[in-house]
Formats: sequence, C-alpha cells, structure tokens
Amino acid sequence: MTGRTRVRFAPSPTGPLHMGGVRTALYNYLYAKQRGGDFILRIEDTDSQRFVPGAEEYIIEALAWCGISPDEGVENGKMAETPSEKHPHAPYRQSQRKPLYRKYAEQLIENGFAYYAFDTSEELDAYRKEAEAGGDTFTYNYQVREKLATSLKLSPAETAERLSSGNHWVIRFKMPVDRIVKMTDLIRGDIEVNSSTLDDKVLWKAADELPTYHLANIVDDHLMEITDVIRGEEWLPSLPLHYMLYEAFGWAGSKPNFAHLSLLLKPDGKGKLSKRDGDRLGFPVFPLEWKNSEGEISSGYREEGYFPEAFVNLLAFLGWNPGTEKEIFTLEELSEAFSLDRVVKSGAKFNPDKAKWFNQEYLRMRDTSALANEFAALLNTKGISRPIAYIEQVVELIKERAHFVKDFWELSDYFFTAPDTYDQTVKNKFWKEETPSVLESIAKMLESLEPFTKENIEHSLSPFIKENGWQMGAVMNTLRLAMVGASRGAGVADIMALTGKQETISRIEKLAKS
RNA sequence: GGUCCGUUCGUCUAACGGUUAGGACUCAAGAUUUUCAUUCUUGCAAUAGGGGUUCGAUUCCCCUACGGACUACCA
Repeated sequence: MTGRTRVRFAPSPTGPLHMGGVRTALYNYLYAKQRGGDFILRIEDTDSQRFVPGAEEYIIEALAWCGISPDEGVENGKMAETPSEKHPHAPYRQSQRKPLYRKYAEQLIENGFAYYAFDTSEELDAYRKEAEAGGDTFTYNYQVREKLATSLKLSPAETAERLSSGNHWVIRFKMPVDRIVKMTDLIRGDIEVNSSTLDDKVLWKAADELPTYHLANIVDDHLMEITDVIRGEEWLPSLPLHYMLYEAFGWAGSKPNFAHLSLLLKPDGKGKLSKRDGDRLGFPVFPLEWKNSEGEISSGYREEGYFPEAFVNLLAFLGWNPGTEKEIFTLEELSEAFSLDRVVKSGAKFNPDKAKWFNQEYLRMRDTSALANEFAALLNTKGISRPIAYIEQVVELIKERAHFVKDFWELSDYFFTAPDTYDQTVKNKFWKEETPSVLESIAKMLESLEPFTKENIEHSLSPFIKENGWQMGAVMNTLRLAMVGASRGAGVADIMALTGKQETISRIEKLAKS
C-alpha cells in the first residue's frame, strides 16, 4: 500500500487530557510529520453518559499549547463540522456522525458477522452475579449466545417483533470460535490470540442509537483513510476484535498498522499515573489547569511555569530515546529523529526531578529579554515595577540558579526591596564590636566612588579592606548581609552596582545602626 | 480467575550474541565561586530468579516470580 501517512489522535471528552494522552498525541504527530503525513484530531464522544462539558475545548487548547497542531479536524480552534477541502471528513466528532454507523452494523448482521441481542442490563447483571457465585466469570460468547435472547436463537418473526417494540436491544459481534488471530504490532512484534477467549462485544446500542467505541473507531479509521494507529496499551486486548472487524467488513487489505504505547506509571510504588499522584507528590498530571464541576482545581504544567517546549521534550523522552546522547530537542528536531523502533516496550515511571531539569535547560536557553518580560509580569502582580533594562540585568545575574521563572522572585527580591530582617546565624558569626564603624567607613569610601560600577567597586573594596587590616571574609559577608539580609545571592559588587550607590549606602548604614 | 503485554543502576534509558554493561536525572565528595547557585572533576549505583541454546549471553528459547492492562449497552 502506498500513499500518504495519516494518523489520528482520538480522545474521549470525558475530562481533561492526561499527560499520557498528550504523549500519545505527540507520538502520533511526530510520526506523521516525519513521514510528511497528516495528523488528525477526532473526538470519540459515543458515550453520552460520560460527556464532560469543556473537555473537548480543553483537548484542543492543550494540543495547541504544546504546538501539536492537527492538519485535519480542527478549524479556527474548534472541531470542523462541515466538509471542506482541508477537512474532507468533517464532522470529526462522532456524535455528529451518528447516522453513519448503523448501516455498517447492519451490514455485519446481513453477512453473518453480528447479531441482535435483547438482554436487558438487569438480566446481564444477574448472569454475572450467578456466574460469580459459582466461581466463574460470565462471558458473552459462543457458549451463551444461542441460549440467550438473541436473533441467533429467536425466530425471524420474533426478532422483528422485538426490534420494533422497543429499544432494549444491541448489536453484538459474533466472535468466531477457535480461530488463531495473528497480529502485528509495530512496537511489540507478533501477537497471537485464540478467538475463543474473546467475547461478543456490543457494537451498536439502540437505546441511544450510537455505536460503541469499537465500531465507530474502525469505521472512522477506514473512512478517514488512517494508515497507522498509535494508541495506548489499554487497547491491546481489543486488537484481535479490531482485526476481526476489519476482516468482517472486507477491509482487511487496507487495515492500518498498529502500535501500542506502554503506560506512564506513578513515580513511586506501582501502577499507572493518576491525578491523585500529582496532588500527593506535588507535580501536575495535566498539561493545563483544570477545574471540574465541583470547582476542584487540578494543576497544569502551563500554570506551574513549564515552557511548552520543555513539556513536549520531557514527554517525548518518556518511552522514547534518539539512541544518541542528545536530550534537548525542539518539536522540529523530534519529528526528524522520531521512530517507533526506538519506542520502549515497558512502562515508564514519571520522574518529576527530571521534568524540572528539562525546564531549567529551556530556561537557560531562553532570551534574557523574554525572561525579563515574563518576570516583569510576575513583579507587576506584586505591585513592583522597574524599567525593563533593570529587570534584564537582574535576570542575567540569577537565571542560572532558577528552574522556573516563578523562582526568580525569591532569588532576586533584594534587587527590589531592602532586607527588613537579617539572618541571625550569619550575623552572629561575623559581627564584632567594631563592625558598625567598619561599615560606616566602607559607606563613606563608596560615597566617593565614581562611576559606581561593578568593576570599580571590586577594585576599590578589596584593597580598602586589606589596607585597614580587616578580615576579608567577615567584612564581605557582612556587606552581603547588609545588601541581602542573608547568605545567598549574586556577587556583592554586582548587587551594589545594580542597586545603586544611594541604596547601597543606605542599606549598609541601616545594618550598621541595627 | 482468564487473556494479553512487560521486567538493565532509586528513576528515564543505551548496548539489536563478544563492552571494564554507557549516558542522563537524583544523591555524595572535591575544585572554583571569600555567600548561595552555576561550572568542572570524581564517586555511589543495574542486567528479577532458575534452566537451556551457544565457543560466548543483558541480548535467543522455556519455566518461575513480580508488575501492568483488559475482562461494561466506557473509552
């Protein structure tokens, strides 16, 4: 089969997109871009019960924030609803494609690959309970389908009557007996399953006239000419069903390739990463902040101060590596380097420390002026405003120490406000009886320093201390105490020069008098 | 329980039959910085266990253990 690579990301709008979901979208996108193909967004909202308002918008916005832009499906920030040259398969929301699916389900019945089933959910529950009591599991399959209320057992007349008398019926796939289904996964290789271990999945439900995932998914992938399906590992158990479905429709020849991605696991302990782990361990599990209907807020990478480029980069490395030692990749570089061959089979435990490291790397690469603008906005929320040139100089001095822009404040507060308290342990360590007079003489010396630059301060301060026979370490640390209030921060001369002569002298005198 | 998938330093991973099992994050030590951080150097640390196959197994096969997913008229 030749032709253009077409992949899709097909989430359900049942809540905010989890970072694992973003990774799946990213891998699809990278795969498509590398092969010059198309990345399609489709919304699988065939479960009216679990629909969550705002989830679809969230998905679109989250992908946009990451720079993962669908070639098809999204138009002006919304799902495309009418077919056009760019969106030939619109609508891309399955609830809007509703009329399309039933005929496919019925085609399967006509060809003997499916049947009508009339069991109510209460009856099914009862069967399950009964089986459980006997230590068994109830499976709707070849062993029961001809004993229960199905079109396989009932006469055509009876079936017709039941079909017309209500909507308590579904269409089920008639899973073949004892067939070895041979499958290939691009990441995992060959897999075989005996069809007898599988059940007769519901394909279509009359109650809401909607298909289930399995039917809608296969029909849409076929109609949308999807060539490669890259999805989460949770779908691997239904791969044989999907194979059989393609076969039953007569589409086996144009069936897409499949690749199943392993899960993202929680940083500690076992199991897959969940919203709770984020709350518990203090890192986001969602790309963007999300507020649920109860008003409960889940933090997002964007709001936590991650750069989208860093988020994408760290996500790409959770389950994939380029095979080289390069770790920092732009989205462009990722699409060049990406390959399913290098996707790891086993699940990846998420490591929040490494995530922070990625952001730090991006912060360092970022323009000082961009960082200064972001910091200025943050300062604004604190009611502080300074010329941007000043903020740029501050950023220059502290950016190496930060992981996030939001770290800037606690790393540089002393550039904006004089210390109002002094670290007592530092003070006790260096304070002597003559310290106030020493500080006064230094203030006086600095007073006459012109221009008040870092170099000038450095060149005069240290000889001055030596000439007077003072202890270098003690004096420098005391000056730092005057400027910062603690034993931290940029170089003393840097701080003095940037803060300015008057402010420097006033801080020194303030400490001298304390 | 059944079906399927998986298992290399604490974590992410490299090594696709032959390496002193490599790198990154974390942590520790030293140097630099008269602070803190940065930077640099060094260190700690792994092939789940048992059988095969092979001259040789992290790598191939089997068993066991452990982990995970699925087992809905949810996706």
